[in-house]
Amino acid sequence: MLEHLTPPTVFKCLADETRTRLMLLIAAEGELCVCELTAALELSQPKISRHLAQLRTGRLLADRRQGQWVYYRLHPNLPDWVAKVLDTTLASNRHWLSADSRRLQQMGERPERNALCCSPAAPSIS
Amino acid sequence: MLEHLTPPTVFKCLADETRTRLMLLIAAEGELCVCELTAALELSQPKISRHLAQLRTGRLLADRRQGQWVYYRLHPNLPDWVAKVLDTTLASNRHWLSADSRRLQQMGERPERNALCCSPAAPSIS
DNA sequence: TCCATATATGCATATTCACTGATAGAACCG
DNA sequence: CGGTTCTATCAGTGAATATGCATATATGGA
Repeated sequence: MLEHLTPPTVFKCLADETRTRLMLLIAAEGELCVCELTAALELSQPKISRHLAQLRTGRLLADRRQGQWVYYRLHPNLPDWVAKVLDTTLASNRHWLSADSRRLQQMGERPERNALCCSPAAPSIS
Repeated sequence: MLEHLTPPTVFKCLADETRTRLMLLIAAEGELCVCELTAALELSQPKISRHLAQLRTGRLLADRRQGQWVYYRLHPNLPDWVAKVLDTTLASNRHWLSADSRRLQQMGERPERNALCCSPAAPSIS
């Protein structure tokens, strides 16, 4: 059922600029909703949503609905090596991500997430 | 000139099963020639060669001709984070690569590489 | 219920990408 | 030089993938 995440499968998920930015930004911030990601990357909502769906299907991200917002975070069952790859990539490429990070910080009216977001047993939609 | 290797660029290079196997096998073995890689992966020579060319163009691999053989190794100027990503991936996926490794070990008449192969100042074609 | 906001998806199109088969180039050996 | 081996590339084709636009779905509030 839950088939193994092989290296090429994972790299295919990351082989797109939008998806790489989404993954690294989420890895850096912990949990972000679609509207925050749309603002940070300055891309259309359908485009962001489609790429997030792909990352969710690929088991790299998990999502959680809270009210009108859907928050995305790294998948709780992400293999260690994948998390490590993301950490390594992020650590050496913060400059590459800096414009996105800045736009996220400067974004007004960011929806506040409640305690659920940090609960270890947070319910997942997918 | 030598443009920076961004995360999506690197991941695009790895987003193919053949290329991932090539990269991990080379990362594990140090240096391999095209005929060894062809035997290990059991794929056609043009297919292997075309993927190697792509990895060479992407600055992930460097090549060196010795007689009739062309040896491929990790690019000497590979960014640290990329080398680390490869190490991490390899360390947790040796089983995934095991069939290729086995076929390589069992291959008869492997061309012997001379001292040039381990020289720190080995000449590069690309 | 009606409307506004947030998110997801269907469809048509454009582009990228990989594969096969044939062939070209390079080095070695007789 | 002629033949053999090893490697690279070209041309044509088909499949996978990304995008834009429109629209559907879901939630919350008046």
